[in-house]
Amino acid sequence: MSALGTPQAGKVTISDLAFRLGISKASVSYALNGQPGVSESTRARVLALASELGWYPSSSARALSHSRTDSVGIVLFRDPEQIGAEPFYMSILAGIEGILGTHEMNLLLRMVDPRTVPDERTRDLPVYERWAGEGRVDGVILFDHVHDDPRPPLLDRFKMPYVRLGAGLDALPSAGNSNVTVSQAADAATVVEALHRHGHRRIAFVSGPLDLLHEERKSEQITAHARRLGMSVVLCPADYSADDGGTATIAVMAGLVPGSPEFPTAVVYGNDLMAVGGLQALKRLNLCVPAQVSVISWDDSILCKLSSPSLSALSRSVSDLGRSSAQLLVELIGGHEPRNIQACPGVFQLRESLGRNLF
Amino acid sequence: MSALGTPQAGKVTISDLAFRLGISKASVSYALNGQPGVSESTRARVLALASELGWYPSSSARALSHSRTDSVGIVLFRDPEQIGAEPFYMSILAGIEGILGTHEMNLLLRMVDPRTVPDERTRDLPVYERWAGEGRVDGVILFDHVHDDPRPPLLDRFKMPYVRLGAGLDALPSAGNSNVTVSQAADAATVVEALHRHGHRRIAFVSGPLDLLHEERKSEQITAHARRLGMSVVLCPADYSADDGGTATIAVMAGLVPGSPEFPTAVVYGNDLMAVGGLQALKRLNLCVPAQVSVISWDDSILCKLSSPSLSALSRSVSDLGRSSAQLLVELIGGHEPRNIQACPGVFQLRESLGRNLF
DNA sequence: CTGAAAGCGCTTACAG
DNA sequence: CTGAAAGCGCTTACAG
Repeated sequence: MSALGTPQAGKVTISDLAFRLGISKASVSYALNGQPGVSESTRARVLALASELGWYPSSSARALSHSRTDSVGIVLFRDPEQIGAEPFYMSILAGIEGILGTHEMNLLLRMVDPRTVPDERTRDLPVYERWAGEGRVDGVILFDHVHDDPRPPLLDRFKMPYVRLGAGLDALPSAGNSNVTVSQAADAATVVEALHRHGHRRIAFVSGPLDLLHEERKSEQITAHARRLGMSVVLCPADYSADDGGTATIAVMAGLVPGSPEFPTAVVYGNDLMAVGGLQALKRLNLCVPAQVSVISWDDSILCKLSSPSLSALSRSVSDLGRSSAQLLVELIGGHEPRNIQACPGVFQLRESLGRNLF
Repeated sequence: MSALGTPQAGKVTISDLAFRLGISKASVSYALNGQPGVSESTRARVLALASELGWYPSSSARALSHSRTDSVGIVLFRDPEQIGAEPFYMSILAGIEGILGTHEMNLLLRMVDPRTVPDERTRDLPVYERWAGEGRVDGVILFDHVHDDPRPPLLDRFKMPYVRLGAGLDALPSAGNSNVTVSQAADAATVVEALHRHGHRRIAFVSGPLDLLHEERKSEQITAHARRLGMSVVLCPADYSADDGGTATIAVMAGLVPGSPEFPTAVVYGNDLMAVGGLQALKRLNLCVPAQVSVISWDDSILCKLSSPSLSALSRSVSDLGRSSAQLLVELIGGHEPRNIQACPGVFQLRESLGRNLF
């Protein structure tokens, strides 16, 4: 019906522009895309008309011919309630979004609740497979790495570029992927040394789930650094929730008498939610923070600031992590070489919950 | 190069399937889409081969011919830091995502920081315009309605379906839009009556920004209900942040002596962040919660539970709001009639911060 | 510098 | 029930 090239009421197409200007679609396309092959005067006329008629490229047509969707995907594989409670994810997303926005790229967001997946080993893989198969995204950013992570091989198979956010320093950039690495060793040193400076010699670490590589690494590094400084560590994994942070705290502290050698005078928590939950549990145990027990959160967030006593924490710009990963992904998609960015180490934020060990 | 229909290494297409099976692309398409026009045996063979070869429809090809992108867009027009700190948004997104997922639809997420937009009146409009022009989403969900909201007219002009989440009861479904309505009157009644039952007769309400319709309505309804019960109200708008919640609290309480008639014995906050910030400010003013002042948050979240004293709040299933809005949008996109869903009223959650007025 | 043409991978009337 | 063909709106060699 658009045989005559009459501009349609709804969508303005390059055919409309070409017809109106009496030139070919190709010239219009070249002009619009800043490609050589049109005179400057023609280009100007095309651009003027395009903006006058409110022309926008059809994303699907462009994607189909150009094989680029201009969007990247992120799957959050965690209990949505937890995701909501932790500012962490939103900050990362905000950072990612900031970079994508400047590149006129879009963010496709998916949340998969681990409790609802049919098979635990399948995880969120179907989402990636679908995205790859449908050609819906140009690349993805991965969080929360695990042992024998099944995602990279799947993405490699589909030649889908990806960036790992929060990979260890040993992660190597390869064919289709870059990494934003975080030094758990440096961060563990920062935390442990702060505790040591405050006279603590026996500490507990309530980590997140140990199937997560970074939690495993945190535990190892805390232990290693503590040993180096002549300190001892009790480890107790939990599930990142405030409730479980409390439960783990009680498990660690159960029956121990302040002042006794087994009593940990400080507890480090793998994230802010657990730290707040732990703080409440300590109160219930009638333990005074920080007089009897100090508390440190590995992640900083508004929760730590608003809590009372306020929580000492390892602070970092989470949105910077997001920005770096998005930057790397944009580069990969653009055909640049894979590379790694090492994230800035966390900075220790001293607040009320950390005190001098008085025992 | 695929002239011979040889299955490609990378992408499997319906041409590949058709060639392999010796039938036409049309038949393959009909079979794959559950359309009539193919025998059951043919359909079965197509389906079997498709799954064997791991065929997925190209999203862009399908979008181009079918004019459906199977994705919906959401723009968060707020300071990203605040977005991160409030579980509210993530819960809504999680609810939306849950519904979209079951319909095999995708969520496109955009965050626009109000502080970085060139022109205040332009807001996030360029994003919607772009999405509409590019045909990138099938519909959008709108939050945070304002007076003379410029988004609906723009979306109407582009014939882009939308759902308003959190519209007033008076919002009417029309051509391209449905609404999830929230009764601010019912919620205000719940909050005010709880305060009245506890003996409070003079209260303060620290609202969010008053250009937001729902904040304006909350203020009106709280005032109206309070008057009906013979109570008086002090209003003070703030910007939803914890800091500003504290500042507003100090502004409201400044110089007032507990026990004097002007002293508000309870403060209601428009969201949880401001409530927590207010709580801290009250402490700094040496006012005891709840002995001297009671505190109530309009939104419930983990912050309220973890705070100490824990905060009484108006509780509701935020993810249900998200689910409802996604449901309505999916219906609209599917060509169903616009309709409204009225959200369940909030339920008052009594916690430590609300006490009996002792003055 | 410009135009005619093929192609991206689907869907959908339209004939048989 | 099945196939040949046009079309969705772009991009991109390929000739002029």
